[in-house]
Amino acid sequence: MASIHISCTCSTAAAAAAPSSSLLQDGRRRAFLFAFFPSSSHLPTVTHCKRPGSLARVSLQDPVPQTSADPPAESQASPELRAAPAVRSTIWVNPNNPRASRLRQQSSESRYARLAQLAETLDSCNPTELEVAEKLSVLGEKPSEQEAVIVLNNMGNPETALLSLRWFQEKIRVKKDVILYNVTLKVMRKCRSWDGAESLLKEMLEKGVEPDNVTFSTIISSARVCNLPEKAVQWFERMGEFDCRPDDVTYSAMIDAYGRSGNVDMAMKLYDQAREEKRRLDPVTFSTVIKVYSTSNNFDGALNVYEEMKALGVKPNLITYNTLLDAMGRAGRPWQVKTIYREMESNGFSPNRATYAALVRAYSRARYPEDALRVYREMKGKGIELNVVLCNTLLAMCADLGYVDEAMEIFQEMKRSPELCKPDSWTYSSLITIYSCSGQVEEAESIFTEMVASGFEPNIFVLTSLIQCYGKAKKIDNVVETFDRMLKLDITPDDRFCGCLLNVLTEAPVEELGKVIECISRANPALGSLVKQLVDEKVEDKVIKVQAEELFTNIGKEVKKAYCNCLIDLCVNLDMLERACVLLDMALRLGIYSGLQSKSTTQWSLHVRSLSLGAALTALHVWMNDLSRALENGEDLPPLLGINTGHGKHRYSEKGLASVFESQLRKLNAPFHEAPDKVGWFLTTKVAAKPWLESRNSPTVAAV
DNA sequence: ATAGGGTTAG
Repeated sequence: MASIHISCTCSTAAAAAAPSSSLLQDGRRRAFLFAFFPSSSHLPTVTHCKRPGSLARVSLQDPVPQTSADPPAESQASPELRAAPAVRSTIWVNPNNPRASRLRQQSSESRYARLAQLAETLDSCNPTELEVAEKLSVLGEKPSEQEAVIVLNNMGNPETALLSLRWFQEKIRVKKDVILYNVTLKVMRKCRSWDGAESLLKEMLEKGVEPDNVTFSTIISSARVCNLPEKAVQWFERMGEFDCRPDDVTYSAMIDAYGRSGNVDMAMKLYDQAREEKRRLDPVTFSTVIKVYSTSNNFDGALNVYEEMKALGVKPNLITYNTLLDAMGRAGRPWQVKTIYREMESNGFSPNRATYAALVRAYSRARYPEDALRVYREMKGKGIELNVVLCNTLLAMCADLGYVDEAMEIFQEMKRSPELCKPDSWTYSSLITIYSCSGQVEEAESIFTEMVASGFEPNIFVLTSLIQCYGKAKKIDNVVETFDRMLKLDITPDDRFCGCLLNVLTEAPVEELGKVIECISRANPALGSLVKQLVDEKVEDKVIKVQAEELFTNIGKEVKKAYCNCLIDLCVNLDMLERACVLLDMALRLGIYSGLQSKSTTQWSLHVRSLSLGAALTALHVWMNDLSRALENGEDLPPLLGINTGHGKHRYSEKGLASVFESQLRKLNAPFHEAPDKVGWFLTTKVAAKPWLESRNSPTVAAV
């Protein structure tokens, strides 16, 4: 049996970077806009004069004309709320004159500002009837309903809002009491007071105030922000009792509520219902549905909605695009992100912060470093600040791909804008991983020191990274020391951390395996005992088989493959290939690995892309045995045989998997050759493979 | 901004 020694080195895999996309240049966007608005600078800036040609009396002391049909109440408010300051005279202005609308706008703005100011005052005053009434008295005895709406809408204190509502109800005898209730419901939602919202709604019903669609959409979205989806459903289902038929806004709110509560089927049912009832849905509803599909990982569904929306002639807006870009990013489909982004730009939209955030996330997650870093630099260039999550996302990508310099550039930038992007323990963890991958132990240690000096307690992530680093550098004593430190900090090792120890095990010199195994035993006794048996030649393979199967059915799904990779690597390192095969077989039976072999009429293939080096070589060994057996059984081979090692973007293989395979295939005298036109493939023909497999079958030639 | 729904993540 030939020995295969595995050394997991983390190299820079920058060469594997995807080609950068071509963002549309600004010029093209401008050209597009120009085609639609060739003389946009000549567009009139004043458009809201309703009666052109007529002379209207515009007095700055008059209340702003109300939009409702109600006759304006005689103003009795105190002058400082009614009038703009320092302008006392009544003037006559032609409404066609831009000055008129400007003055009117100014007056409306300052009036709004005063009412918003009043809301702020009410927010911070004592929640007593007396004090609230005192603050509100500046509105006079007969405030308008509009004033009430503006004040309440700007409030954020549920107690004083309720008292203000009472005051307004006292002063204003309006038929449409529902509006004041609705706007107060919004305050309850703003401060996430479900009880406040629901009791207000119940009060409405008791007093016989008819709720409307606005009431229901507000209560539904309140339930949503309060994480009470069942309440949203409950009220939604009661709409019929009040002769309310949900309109598009209510549907949209409810689709969102169902989506967030994980009831995708109901969300989609409502969407279909809304589509049947409504001739036209607006982009918000579509964005909501795209989001629902996206969060339930139905990414094709999300794309379909987008296509449907376009087919129905509804123009996507920026939020639609942002939602969709984010969905495709979550789906891990950076190519679709590019297509959609191009489409977005060609439709005249410029990216905003959320767009950029979606792009950074998408490209970072997909490990498209050129694109991710280009977007990052574009944001920096435009002065759009990133936040710590986005920066950390970029750093995690850099850590995976070994982009040391770029990571340092981002880290320095983060330190320069601490108010937005203050490095956190996540940041430090990525940096330690980066240095650990490039084998820079001292740099990793100094980052660790800097982190502690910045006031962060070492957490499990950071310590995992640090142990990884020491493992790569074969500093096993430091691994043990760090492990002890972790236990002293009362941190309980998790599955991932044990995976890290297993990884160290595959890198440690044989004479130091015992030290690492000791740590593993303390972190996870079951795993420790399996490893102890695994490295013991005296233990029989069938015992290993039983023990391993028991362990693997009981550990977390997300670490199964990683554990398997490590254990198989360990066996291969110790020249126990049969034992590695036992583990591989178990992994296939438990579905931990799948699709390793495939057969079509023209080609049989071996796929080792998600395997570690040892596991991949073990799979190769098994495949070749299978091929030999097929020949022995008189089966005919297809014209082509292929091995797919992948293009080396993932953590384990990098460029390593392909190059190890190349030398291993040479060692075996196997006639496979790297395909010049298919990256990551080794190919051979039936004609070349047959004699080789036959010679391999002769008993004098050892197995792999 | 003037009663209701939608882009926040590792």
